[in-house]
Amino acid sequence: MAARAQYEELARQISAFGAVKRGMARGLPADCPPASAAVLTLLRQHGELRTSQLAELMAIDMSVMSRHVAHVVDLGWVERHPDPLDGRSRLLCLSERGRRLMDELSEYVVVTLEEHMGDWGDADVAQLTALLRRLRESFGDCRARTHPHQSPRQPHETTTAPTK
Amino acid sequence: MAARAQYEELARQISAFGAVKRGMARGLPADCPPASAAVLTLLRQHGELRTSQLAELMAIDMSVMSRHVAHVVDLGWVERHPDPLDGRSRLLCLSERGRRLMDELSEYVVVTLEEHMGDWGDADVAQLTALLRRLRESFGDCRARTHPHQSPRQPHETTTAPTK
DNA sequence: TATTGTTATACTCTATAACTATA
DNA sequence: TATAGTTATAGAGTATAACAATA
Repeated sequence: MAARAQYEELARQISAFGAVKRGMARGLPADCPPASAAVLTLLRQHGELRTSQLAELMAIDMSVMSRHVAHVVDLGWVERHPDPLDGRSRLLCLSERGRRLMDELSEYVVVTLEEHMGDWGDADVAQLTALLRRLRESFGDCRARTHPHQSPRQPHETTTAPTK
Repeated sequence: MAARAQYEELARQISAFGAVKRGMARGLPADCPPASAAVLTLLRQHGELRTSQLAELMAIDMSVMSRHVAHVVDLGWVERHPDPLDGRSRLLCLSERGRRLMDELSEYVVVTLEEHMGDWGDADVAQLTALLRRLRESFGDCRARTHPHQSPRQPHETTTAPTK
């Protein structure tokens, strides 16, 4: 267990992290807000996903993800196909235009990070990435219960089995 | 310089960081949004500050900070005193109630982080904190120029002297 | 004329609740 | 009855621009 001062300093860094996110978001295409870029990135990484799975991966409410998805579909970057396993759901995947945009976004990400972190060592970048992932996992899925049926405090059973 | 895949993975972790921030924000007093907590924390740490200095420390526009400050002043956590050096400005500091709230917030932060990161080693917590600070510094002050008069790149004078 | 701060407006992201269509 | 998704509404955070008061 870390010391009190350690935790307080970490909290301070967490609360100031917004500056980094804004630094990454600046320079995205005007019609591609950060949330859209995140959705596209996840779809490139995972292939086909449902809205609920995307919400799970970003740890936000499905209602929020629904709007993000609507935006990228409206702009023609993502296609919705019927889900053969469940008529209520649809499968999302990148369109050809979406793939082209992702090529640009990927380039933007690398250039921007290189610009700001060019003086970092390879090992430091890798370590930061690993610690960020671990931190996110330590916080688990912190959004409020999706449905009021289960009690608010649920130590486990959070990210299991999207049923698929 | 890190590999392309490294940078892309880091970008992914950065974009997913919101879940951690929300995890920390959940459980704050209802009338104390995260931005208010951040302002109070900075004032406890630095003593007296101007609105413009707070904006600098959080790397947000002064107009935004002006509203955050108005909120904590309205709720009686922060007092505004005349700035003897500049009649346009006022010096902000914690009120007695603000100090009491900070005691609670500080406890909340430690308990929450302990809850989520209790299994982390001391060294890992310290390393994460250090890397987050370095990342923030690498991105410098990424908000748009406060005024169109000065050039967008202003490398220093950002996070000096936590004083502690 | 320049700077500190405030206010008005607009946009992004988020959550809750009510709704639909399907299971 | 329960679940996948949508939509309406509200709140928090941010930026830009126009403005006030002081330097």
